[in-house]
Amino acid sequence: MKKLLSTRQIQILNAIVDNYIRHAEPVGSRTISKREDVSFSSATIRNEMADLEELGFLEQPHTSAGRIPSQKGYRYYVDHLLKPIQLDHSDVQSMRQLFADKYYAFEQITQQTAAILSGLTNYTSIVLGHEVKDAKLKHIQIIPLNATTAVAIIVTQTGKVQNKTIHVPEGVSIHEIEKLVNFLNYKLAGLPLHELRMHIQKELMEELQRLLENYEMAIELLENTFISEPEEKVFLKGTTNIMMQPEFRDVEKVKEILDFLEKNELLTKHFHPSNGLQVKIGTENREDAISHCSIISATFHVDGKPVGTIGILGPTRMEYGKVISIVDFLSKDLSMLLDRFYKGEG
Amino acid sequence: MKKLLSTRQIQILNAIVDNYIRHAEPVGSRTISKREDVSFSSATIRNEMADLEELGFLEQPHTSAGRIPSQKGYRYYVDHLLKPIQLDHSDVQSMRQLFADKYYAFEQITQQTAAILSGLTNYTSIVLGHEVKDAKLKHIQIIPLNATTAVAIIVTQTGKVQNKTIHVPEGVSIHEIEKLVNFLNYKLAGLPLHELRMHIQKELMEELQRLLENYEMAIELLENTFISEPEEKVFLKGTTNIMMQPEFRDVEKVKEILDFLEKNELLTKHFHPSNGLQVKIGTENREDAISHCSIISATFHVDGKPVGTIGILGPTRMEYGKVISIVDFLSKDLSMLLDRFYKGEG
DNA sequence: TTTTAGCACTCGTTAATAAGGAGTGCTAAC
DNA sequence: GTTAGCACTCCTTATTAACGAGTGCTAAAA
Repeated sequence: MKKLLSTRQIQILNAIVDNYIRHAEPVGSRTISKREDVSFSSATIRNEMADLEELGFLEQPHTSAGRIPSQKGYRYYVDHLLKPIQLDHSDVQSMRQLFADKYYAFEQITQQTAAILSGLTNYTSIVLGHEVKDAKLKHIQIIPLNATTAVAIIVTQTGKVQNKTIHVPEGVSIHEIEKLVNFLNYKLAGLPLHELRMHIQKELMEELQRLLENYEMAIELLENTFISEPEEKVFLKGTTNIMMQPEFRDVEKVKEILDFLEKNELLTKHFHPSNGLQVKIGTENREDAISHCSIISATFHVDGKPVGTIGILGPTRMEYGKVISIVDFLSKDLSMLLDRFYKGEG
Repeated sequence: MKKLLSTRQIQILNAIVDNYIRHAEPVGSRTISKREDVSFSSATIRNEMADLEELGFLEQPHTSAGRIPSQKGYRYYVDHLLKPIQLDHSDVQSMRQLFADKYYAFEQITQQTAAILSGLTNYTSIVLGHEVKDAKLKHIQIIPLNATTAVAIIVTQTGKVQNKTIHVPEGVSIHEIEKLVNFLNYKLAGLPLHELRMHIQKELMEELQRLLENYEMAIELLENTFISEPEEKVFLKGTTNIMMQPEFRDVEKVKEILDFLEKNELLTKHFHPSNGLQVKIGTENREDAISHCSIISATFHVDGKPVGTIGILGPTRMEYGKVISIVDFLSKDLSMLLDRFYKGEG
């Protein structure tokens, strides 16, 4: 059975987290007793602090130091104590600037978003576009560059473009490629990308054989085209912000974190599409490199489908209130913007 | 009139640079006198060192310390003392791996190159693709997503693909877009990208007017399409390597450098296409943030045209010999690979 | 019973001092 | 011209001491 915290304990825990977030230094009993919202003596507070430490909400760097919040303490703070923060007017304005500018590509929007995010928070911002599993094909185009090389372009219904250079087997004529592409567009439009290969193999083989003179060659070409590793694009901004945090003035620690950020695969692993806003504190991230960091993230949508996730990486001693508000606000704004960007059916 | 350095001075300068590059610590006279290739006493060396310092090739951190090379010293070392280094067999093999893998896009190749570069050198690698000024149009495609949005795709003769989402003015039909695209491809193929707008405005207006019903709208659409800021793509790898250098164990210094690296505009400014291999030492880079770093770079080509530059950023105390060999080798290899990739006419 | 004042104690931080040593510049001898 | 020898500089490291923030406990006050 979990014992509930007393009102006073909650008040003190809140004061400690609040103070530590602001000043990055262990909080002593006297400091708290001087706060306006606290009316007990420092001795009382010391007793409560000892209890809170025993319950696992606080830690003590060493005997004669004040207390700092433990991971559990932060968790409690985020879950129960945080009151929604009214965003600054100027912050809202910065975010609304996203709407003011004119964009020409999904990438531009995400980049700008990353810039705004890290600008407002002074933490590292992460924006990644999900290669949606069920993204549907809008159009295929194969453009021959020369006798043996061509560019294959795949456009999804949400306007994302993938392109790759493919090698055209000898003996396939431009004319045939054209026929092939027309046929494919006719047959495959609207199907999810990850089903395309299967469709070709299971259903279209016969028709293709009839349609094309150089059947085997064309198949090889198609294989080239659809061996795709849909990579998720990652945009980072403000990666060096972590260095301004007093607890990360150590090159070793910083290196670990930046190395983590440089590994896109790792990042994508931690940024799955999710509903609502996520707050992962310290080791909840299940990644040694960022065990002293927190990640706040939210997924944005086009037409109800998740297309990307924005997030903030900062120290566990993070301004949760502010960052949560900003990430929440911006992710919703972004969904709106993109819905407008791909007006109507996406 | 420049006084030439005596053989002995050269020998000593070489020894000092060599030693300092290896051990990152000021080099004393005794250390040098113990080298096999040196046969004078430490006293003699001290005298010569004093002279070399006066001439500006060496510096002394403080009175009772050994000497370190000045920027001028490094420059002399690179220009006159460096002997071409025979690359390790294993290094060559790593680089040749570029050829072994199968690639599907220019981006993949450049990314892989960056990875190999930083892997071999343990410095930060920078690879950027130049948006070649005179890249020639291969194909334009406009793919409507819905009533008001379309994706415009521009393919160059070297297989690079640009895409942007554009807003289709109301009243332009799909049929008209098709006509327009066909017409443009017919008229514009082979022209340099940066001339496209001009061509449309100066020469094609009349014909377009005849061809299209909804002339003004179509023009607006075209404007949207060709307002392009051809961004140069930058790939970095091993950005944190600089932190392993003993002279960069300071968060402040590291932050400056990483901030510099995060600004793509700045980077591109420093990586113009160039002939042959470039070595920029310290302040030669004209950038405060990296005034204690050196950049070694070389441009690679397709069909004789510069398409990108690879480079290494490291401390001024860099293993010039090794890095120069690697960058030189790899840039040439890369040109070969790309020539093969875009076989024949690019 | 709860709260608080008081005080001894802990322990990290900072400053001051000393010892050690790497390396120099100069002088005088080779 | 070269080199051995030596006094001198000054950075680095270790040691010690003073300081002070903060605690935990005890005993008195509420």
